[in-house]
Amino acid sequence: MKDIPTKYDPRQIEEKIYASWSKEGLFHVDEDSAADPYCIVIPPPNITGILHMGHALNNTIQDILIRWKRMQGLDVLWMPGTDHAGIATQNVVEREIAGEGQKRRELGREKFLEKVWKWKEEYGSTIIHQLKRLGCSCDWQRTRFTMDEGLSNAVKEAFVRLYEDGLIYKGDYIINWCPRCGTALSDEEAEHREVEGMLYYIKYPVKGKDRIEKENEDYVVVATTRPETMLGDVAVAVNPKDSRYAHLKEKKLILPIVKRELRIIFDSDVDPEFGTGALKVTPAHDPVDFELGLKHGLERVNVMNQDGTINILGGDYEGMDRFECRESIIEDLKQRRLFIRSEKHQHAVGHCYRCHTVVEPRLSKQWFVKMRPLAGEGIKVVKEGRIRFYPQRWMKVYLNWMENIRDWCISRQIWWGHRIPVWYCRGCLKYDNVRDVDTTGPGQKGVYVGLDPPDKCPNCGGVDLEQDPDVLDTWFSSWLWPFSTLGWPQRTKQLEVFYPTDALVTAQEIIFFWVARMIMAGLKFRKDIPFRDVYIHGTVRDSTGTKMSKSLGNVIDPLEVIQEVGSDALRFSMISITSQGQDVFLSREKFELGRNFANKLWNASRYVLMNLDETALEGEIDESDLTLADRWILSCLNDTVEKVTKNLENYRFNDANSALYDFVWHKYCDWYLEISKLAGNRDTARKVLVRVLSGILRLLHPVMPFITEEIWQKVPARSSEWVMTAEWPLPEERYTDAEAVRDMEKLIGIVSSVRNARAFWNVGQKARLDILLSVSAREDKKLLEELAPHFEKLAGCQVRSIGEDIPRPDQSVAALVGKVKIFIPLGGTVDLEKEKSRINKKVKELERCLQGIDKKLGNKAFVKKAPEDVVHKEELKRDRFREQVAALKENLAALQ
RNA sequence: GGGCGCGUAGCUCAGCUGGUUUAGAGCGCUACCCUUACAAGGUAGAUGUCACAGGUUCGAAUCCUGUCGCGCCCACCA
Repeated sequence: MKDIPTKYDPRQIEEKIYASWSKEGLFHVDEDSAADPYCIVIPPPNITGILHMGHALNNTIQDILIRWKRMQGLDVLWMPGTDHAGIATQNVVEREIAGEGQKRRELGREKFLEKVWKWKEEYGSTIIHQLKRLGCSCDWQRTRFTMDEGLSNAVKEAFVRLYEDGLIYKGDYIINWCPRCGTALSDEEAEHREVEGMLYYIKYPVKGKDRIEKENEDYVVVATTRPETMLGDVAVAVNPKDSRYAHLKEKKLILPIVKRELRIIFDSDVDPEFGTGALKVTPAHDPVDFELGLKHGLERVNVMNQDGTINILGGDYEGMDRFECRESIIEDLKQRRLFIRSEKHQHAVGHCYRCHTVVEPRLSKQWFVKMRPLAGEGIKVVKEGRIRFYPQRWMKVYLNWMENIRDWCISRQIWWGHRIPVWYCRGCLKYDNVRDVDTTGPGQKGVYVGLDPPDKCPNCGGVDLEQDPDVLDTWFSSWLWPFSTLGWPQRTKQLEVFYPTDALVTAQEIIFFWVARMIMAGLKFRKDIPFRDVYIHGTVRDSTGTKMSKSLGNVIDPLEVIQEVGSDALRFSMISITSQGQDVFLSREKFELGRNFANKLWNASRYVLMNLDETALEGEIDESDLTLADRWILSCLNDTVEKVTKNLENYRFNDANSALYDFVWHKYCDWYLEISKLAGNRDTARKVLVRVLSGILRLLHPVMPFITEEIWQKVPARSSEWVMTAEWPLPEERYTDAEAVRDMEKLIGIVSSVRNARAFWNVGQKARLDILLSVSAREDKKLLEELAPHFEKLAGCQVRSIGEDIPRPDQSVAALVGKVKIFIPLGGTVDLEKEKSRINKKVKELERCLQGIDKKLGNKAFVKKAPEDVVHKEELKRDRFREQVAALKENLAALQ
């Protein structure tokens, strides 16, 4: 007899259990003795984050894989860590010091960074604690942070190697600029959103015309969504085939307000259909225009400051914010009668992914990585199947991006991050602002690229050296994560043992940011793939389908849910409602599923363990003493073990869950436990109860780690101290028993139909019924005689007689289960005619199917051409159908 | 402009390498039950032209084509 609290209270259990695992050192794996390694690296949450449902889903999946593999006996490493999130963290700390009346620039770089580190020490591991509440079995001793010394060395190493290979350069290009954060962003960091904007039509006068009356003669109309950029216009482009503008060759235009002379260029990239077919060209503020500028040798006039205000080149507009300037310019154009009209215009506008400010395409000198040379291998390994995506469709998305990859802007004009390991020599280079130095590649005099600061200039020996002020994109450290966390660039044992890792679990949003780049980095720096399987799970959305986000206030806080229903219930619920890769629409009620299931498991276990006599459990199960129900449940357990394992192998977590749910609830609890109550004190039954419970606990452990451990600790004679390290169940061949499954179906069928009749005919629960069972086969008779006592208890009925072909009594209800006819004298009657016609219909249908298959198999061409296993499958199908037809016909005969 | 996903019971979704599952689950609903593990429970029950239209097939929720509706991602139409 074990003492188990009546109420299931996850709060009492979860922290206690986690602490005891921790104390035992169960999360740790030693690389020196890891014979059979399995490794997952965590997608590092950023230090400003708190646990949200996306994390909860992501980490539950990883923990399932890790716990499952651990139980299978592999030496598992789940590598945890966090990401410094350059821009986000800097913003957070800036906001914080603003509360104290301080400003970043006033504080200065060094002091500010001290503040950031302090902030990191204080709050940076919040999310790690939250992951522990979720139950994550990471090897916390190894926790890494992207700004750690080791990982910083990896970043420098990677930069230097790429530079030396000519894959890194610095130059002037149009990049996405966030005026609020004051930094460049990569293309991936600019989120495009459909915005209702305006398209403005403006007259650009032709040079030498005094009047502006006739369109295309006196003036040309251009259409633009960003009129403020006209301050930087240097040309107007039209399509050479556009006859409207053919006469303008040799002519010039005058830029309104600014009065600059504009060339007219002819370029086939201009779409004559859009707007007026005349495109104003601003090479410093638009990527397309930039390209045109390169092609036609145009000047670049940058009219904007870093904060999005107009600079001195903007003349009277200097100092205005870009949107303010837009209004102002429109006003001025109206006054000069150069403004024609504006119309509503839907278009995609980039927004900063950290602060959601509208991104400004802006000419700027930045560092870039040449991606094309890196992408080739990355494409190859996926096409060859060395890296597999689950679900497969993401492979296409990945390949499409990789095949159209563009260079990666990696410099950021912020302070929190890895400083670019480049030093410039003032002696060799003439510059006022270090930002102005172009970097062409290895061997350039006065530019030193290395792991450590140089003492003096290797070229001239001068000591007036200045480090590049910029830091690197956070993702420049993240893309090294699978090997930098294992010690790279040093040759470590852990790297040797655990790289390549086995699986990567992440969300779809991060494929380009992270997954693709990790693959390229792995291949470049390690000459090997970083992981074999990539599992992409869905995005967590609210019940209306909107992505959950803090700013929208539609989040469900996982910690609150854990507080209410427990981590196990949260995990079970999340996994149940997530089918492979499909987005998850979440609402609070969804967690009831897991809560109810945990409660059911708790109570069933309580029942089983309460009634145990420990001494009775000694020794193996006496197989000769097994009843039908015993054989049935053991066979079902085997089946469940197979299903769960297979589904986990295929990353079909929800299918694994539902197999477990069905087995535990609808087989073990609904039938086996109930029957076990009737059987009296049988030691064999007790052994089976515990054996199956043990299987259930182990199968459920990956998804519900806490409750299974808590119960496991109360199971006498358990196979290992912790369920966490217990052996993953294997099907036991000798217990697979198709006959037991068939016979049990009869029992269930008969009991159900009696209950059904009772409910249908409104016979009270208490009233005892008599039933007669008419069988046509002798073995059924024997079986039913054995089971007769069960009917009494399970269905509240007395079996009056069992015999071959008993005639149906008058005034009786009849039902059919398999070949067994059930008569219940109730005073009412129900016909079997309906049943007969149903079976007849079914038989006909099956016979038609059989004809089809026979035809197919009789077709020599098909048999010859089709692969062997397809033919075999058809044959199996045919046999199955034949059996079914035979069985149905027997049923029919039994009804006559 | 390309690509992808989704339209199945009142709700949320599984199922989709074609045939047994008489189309399932959870929630909700109806009736009856505190039967000594569980009312976060038990037993029984109702509800579906599997978006629409064609096609392939002996057979389609499942494969193909098209249409409609919803959603997402990518893209330099200013």
